[in-house]
Amino acid sequence: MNKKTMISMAVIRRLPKYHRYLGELLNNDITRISSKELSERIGFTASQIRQDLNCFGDFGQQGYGYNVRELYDEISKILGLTRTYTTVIIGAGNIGQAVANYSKFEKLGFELKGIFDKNPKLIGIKIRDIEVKDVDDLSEFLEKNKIDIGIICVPRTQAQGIADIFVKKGIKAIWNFAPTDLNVPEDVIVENVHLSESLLTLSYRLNEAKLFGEE
Amino acid sequence: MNKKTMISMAVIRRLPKYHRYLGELLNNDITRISSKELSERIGFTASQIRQDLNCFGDFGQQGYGYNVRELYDEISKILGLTRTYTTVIIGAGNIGQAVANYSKFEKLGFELKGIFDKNPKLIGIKIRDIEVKDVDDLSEFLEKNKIDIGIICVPRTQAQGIADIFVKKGIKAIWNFAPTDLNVPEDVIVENVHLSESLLTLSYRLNEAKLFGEE
DNA sequence: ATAAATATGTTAATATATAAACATTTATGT
DNA sequence: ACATAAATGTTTATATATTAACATATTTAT
Repeated sequence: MNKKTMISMAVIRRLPKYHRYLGELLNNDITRISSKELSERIGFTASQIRQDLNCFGDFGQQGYGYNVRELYDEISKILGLTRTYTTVIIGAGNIGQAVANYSKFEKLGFELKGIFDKNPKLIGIKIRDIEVKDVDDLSEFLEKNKIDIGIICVPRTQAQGIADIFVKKGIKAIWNFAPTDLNVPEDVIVENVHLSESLLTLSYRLNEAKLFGEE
Repeated sequence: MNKKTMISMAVIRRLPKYHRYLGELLNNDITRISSKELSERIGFTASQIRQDLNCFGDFGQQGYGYNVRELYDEISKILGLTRTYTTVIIGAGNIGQAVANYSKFEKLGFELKGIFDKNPKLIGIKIRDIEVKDVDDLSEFLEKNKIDIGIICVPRTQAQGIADIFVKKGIKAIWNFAPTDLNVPEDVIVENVHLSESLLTLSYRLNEAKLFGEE
């Protein structure tokens, strides 16, 4: 039974993992799977899997389990992967180029429409057949091209300025790789990738034993 | 009062953010801060901030608040930033190079000791004065050099193989950029950076309204 | 010097997330 | 065809995380 209530972030963040594991099952020609089997592979409890999926519909069948293809398609739909998205990357440095070259995103339906930078040395070079443009031309570009997702790969100090341009030009989703928190209106979605935070979490855990043990 | 109990991941993942915000306060020559003020900047509740910090010690003073410098140093210590870490990157492609060139990590004490790849076109090139070595020489390198953190930037299919080498050679912390879950013993820490999952979360949220609204 | 304001660490209450239990349905095997 | 096993969706219980409340201590202002 569908629930119209808000889905929690905890559930949302598990969805891509379901999508990935189901894709692998498909590749291995496995046609059906139970929550118990999936549980053993993916590492969530079977109960959690059933509850998560039930937020969106009754995809399984008692006594049988889930049809892999069907469930994969449903989750693709839930994740919004049945359409394409246009994107721009601001910042053609290391991370910007890495993201631009990540071919997987294209396969998932994310089309890179433009790359911008302010460094004259980078403006004009080509990344995947896309010429890096001057960031001064970003506003005009966004007026002429409907862009769904803005990707910020500039240094911390310039990130908010880019975000402001995005917001002004009506972009509703920002993927932010700059190590800062962006200030945007409520209706704009920001997804952060904070590499330093990830690394510091790792170093914390590497030291945790010492932290409490040696006193 | 110190609590010897396990710190939850929810708390751990907030620590780097405290570190970042306190660093900014220091840069702005702010010497003291209350949980209330910090709350307004960082976006957590004041209550949560006090509880989080109290997992590790009594760093504040009633009526005064927290000394910024002192608290920053304490959190640095908690995060394990008072020592340096040696690292290797496996995979000199886009992401590997991006991580290698991220100068911030060096400032935080993460020293890149080696970069490895299996692509003959990449072996021999220099990234930040470090010559990319053949991944076949990785095991030997790890025997001769004490490495704290192994960074995996290879394609999905090769990631587990690299992780196995890491484990075999005694590495206890893995930073994994490959879009797969690694199988490692309990005493080895894995921190994942799954860019696709982050992007799919964004696309989900961008579509959430439509998902429930149009039926 | 005293009163009011500030702000902590800690305890209690609430909210959220996860796991277990269960009634019901379907599939499977004899 | 029938009994047993499998596995769902859902409800209930437990655990975890967050927020609010409060007693106590320090600072600041008069």
